Amino acid sequence: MPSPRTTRTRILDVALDVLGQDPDASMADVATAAGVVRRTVYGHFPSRTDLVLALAEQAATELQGILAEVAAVDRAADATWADFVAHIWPVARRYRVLLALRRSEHGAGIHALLAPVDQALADLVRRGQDDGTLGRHLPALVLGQLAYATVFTVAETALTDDTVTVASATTTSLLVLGVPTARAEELARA
Amino acid sequence: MPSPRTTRTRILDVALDVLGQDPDASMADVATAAGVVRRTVYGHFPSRTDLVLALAEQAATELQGILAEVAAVDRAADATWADFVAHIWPVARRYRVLLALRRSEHGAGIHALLAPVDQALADLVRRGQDDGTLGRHLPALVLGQLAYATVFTVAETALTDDTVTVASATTTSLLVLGVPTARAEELARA
DNA sequence: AGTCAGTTGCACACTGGTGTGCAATCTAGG
DNA sequence: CCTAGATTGCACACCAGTGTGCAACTGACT
Repeated sequence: MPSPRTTRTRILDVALDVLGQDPDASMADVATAAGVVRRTVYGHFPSRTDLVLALAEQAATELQGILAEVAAVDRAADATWADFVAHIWPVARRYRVLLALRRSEHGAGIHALLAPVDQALADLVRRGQDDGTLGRHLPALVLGQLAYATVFTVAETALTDDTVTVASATTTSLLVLGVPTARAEELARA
Repeated sequence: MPSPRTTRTRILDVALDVLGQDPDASMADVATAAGVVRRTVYGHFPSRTDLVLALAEQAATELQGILAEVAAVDRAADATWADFVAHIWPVARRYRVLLALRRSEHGAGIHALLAPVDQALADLVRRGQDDGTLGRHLPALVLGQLAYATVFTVAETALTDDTVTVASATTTSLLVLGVPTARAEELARA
């Protein structure tokens, strides 16, 4: 019998993928994907909402960690962003939830959990707008979200089209952020 | 008693909004929004799937019309795109369905209906890539979808933030397409 | 006045998902 | 070896949404 912590973690882990793919996936879907019985999931998460919120919280924590890590290095904001994309790319699907869950029925409850991430993202963008490396065509908060979403849209097509790579995602999201083409491609190569 | 055509049209019309907002909205939701009883909706569309497909078809037809219209004028591809955004902006929410429905359970059936739009979009982008006005950082098909999605993401924030306008959406989507900042802003002003 | 299509209101069967209860079964750790 | 916590396997009640059947009503058009 696996330790409780392990099981709970695996459920959370798997749910990050499953619900990231389809925000309306059932508890049964999550359970079988986690190699566990439905009843067990309810043992750890009394209701579907609890699971979803726990999920949002975990994703938020992980992402904030990554954002803090890349922001710790002293460099231009556009370079920080490129590094951020490189960090999330290998496990891009894990962090898709943030986009998927917002559009779910729990939208309201989720927002609070994700607010810190939104802020961190916006802070980075704002820094770039202040030092002139990023554009001002949209408010920092919106621009951050948009660039984030762009990465995942590209990541998705990369699943079926192998000419699409991290570099594509980096370049494209940098363009959204208002970085000049030449500079964007240079950063994407690194 | 309204003519059948009128009722059917209104249901379709309203459903374009309702399902655009929430792809999982119920038949009852659509019915009440259309000022009609649930049973009536089933009179026109035997199943939910029929309604959704009819919807996709209508949206596809309308969009193809607009795309053909803006493409008829002889000018650079980036200018055509800017004009396209200007055309769909006033009723942006109507055309959100294309994005919302793809992610729904009917995804498969929908794709066929939307393929022509995807093609038209890709054709425009490809033309721009050939004459050098648009970037080559992504395949034309992907880039078209992405720029399209960008318009709606921006449109959504415009609902609550009135500093965000058509110009913002035009500029941003042009940046995604790889248009230089100066040129993008110039086109957005027109 | 009579007809006919469209609409309404209500009842119904069915499905799939949620959440709970409880007894039986594991299995790691003392 | 024994126990306590975790997991399993059913059972169940419940709800929301889908799709159908049918009789009654409405109003336009002849």
